[in-house]
Amino acid sequence: MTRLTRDSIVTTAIEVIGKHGSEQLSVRRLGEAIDADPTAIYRHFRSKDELLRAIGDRCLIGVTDDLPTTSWRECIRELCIRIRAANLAQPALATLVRGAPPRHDNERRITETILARLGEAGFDSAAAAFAYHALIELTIGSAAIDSSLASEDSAARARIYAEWRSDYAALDAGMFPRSVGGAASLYPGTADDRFAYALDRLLDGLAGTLS
Amino acid sequence: MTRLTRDSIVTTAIEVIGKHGSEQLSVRRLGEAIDADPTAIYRHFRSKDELLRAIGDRCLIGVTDDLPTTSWRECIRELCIRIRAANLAQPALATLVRGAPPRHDNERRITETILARLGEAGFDSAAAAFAYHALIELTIGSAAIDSSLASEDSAARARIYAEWRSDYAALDAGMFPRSVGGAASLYPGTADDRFAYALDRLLDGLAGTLS
DNA sequence: ACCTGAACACCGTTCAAGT
DNA sequence: ACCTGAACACCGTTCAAGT
Repeated sequence: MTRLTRDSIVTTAIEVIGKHGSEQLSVRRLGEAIDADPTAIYRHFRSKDELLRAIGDRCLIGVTDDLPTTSWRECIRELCIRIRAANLAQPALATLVRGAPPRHDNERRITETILARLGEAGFDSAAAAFAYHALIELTIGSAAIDSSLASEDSAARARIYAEWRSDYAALDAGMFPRSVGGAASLYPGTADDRFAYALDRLLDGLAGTLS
Repeated sequence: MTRLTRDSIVTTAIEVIGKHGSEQLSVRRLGEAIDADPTAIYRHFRSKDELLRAIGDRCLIGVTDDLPTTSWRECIRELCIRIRAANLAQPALATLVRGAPPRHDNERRITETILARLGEAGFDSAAAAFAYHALIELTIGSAAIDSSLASEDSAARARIYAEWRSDYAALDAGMFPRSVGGAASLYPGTADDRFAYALDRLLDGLAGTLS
């Protein structure tokens, strides 16, 4: 590291996360990676939280680029799927879930894109605001929930889901008849599939308010 | 504390959270409250995570009691609103978001209730599973997102939302025209209102798959 | 102007030893 | 059988001092 800047710290932090996993990103470890005293970071970021948010925004680079122009639904659907993917790629970020507004450029472009497509589709600004918040809550919330398993590979995830299905199947059938009966159907597909299903149903519901 | 049990530890932990806030619940602080050595807790819980989950389940007591019988939608809607409220009442729990299956009784009753109402409504087990996961992702995910502000009172929350609207309004109107134009409409109502809207649109979409 | 390093006030968890 | 207490291996953050 020739020079310490916000950008260079973020870059190194992402390398550290890539190598050691996002739970292992501590101020001390990051200090080692940037070859400076850990506390030097506090010269560039007010807190670790602020650093994590900057990392989060870096991960969102390009999510609003080249989105489908076929329809507002397709565009927003693809954007939400990309946001989720970006969040799951850095599981530590998903735990940073928060209702605060975007303070960084990539985040701002997301808001702008969603509001613009909704506006063009015919939502007035009140309806667009409710729809925007609904989409973000589902997308970010779902990523937070799924992030616990995001570090496993797909075979491991499939194995874990199978275990969980067995747990349901082993419940007392008198008290939990539907859980036992439906156990084999729970956790269908991948977490991405389940998110896509939820997103599509939410978009159905939102589209229904237009007519 | 006359005797240390899982239940008595959970009860005391909830008292500590009530007094000091859920971020302040540490093993050491809880040890003080139960008037025992902090590490005695590890005799009853494998980890702090296991303790938090037990606390989480305690907070869900009664959520499946006396639900509306008017329709599957009304029943599930009310249940999701109660689950959200229970999670927001203990903000620490919302950060425990996870995709793992319920391992405690109150959680299990939630799954059973949702699957049962969906089944009665005509969803087959595959469709019911997708619908169940969609509802849970939105409900728990949204609670996680909103938990950061749950400890503030409603006046403080309203003030914070007003600030966030100003942030949007202050953006560059050339780059973010819709965000600036729609700023006054963002964060409409309370977080509960926005969740209810999202939940209703998701239920619209799910109901649409029945016909 | 920028960075260091000691220090503060904490964490969750383990395990040999006590009663 | 149950609990203690020392210890381990860490945290995020502040601030006077250095260069």
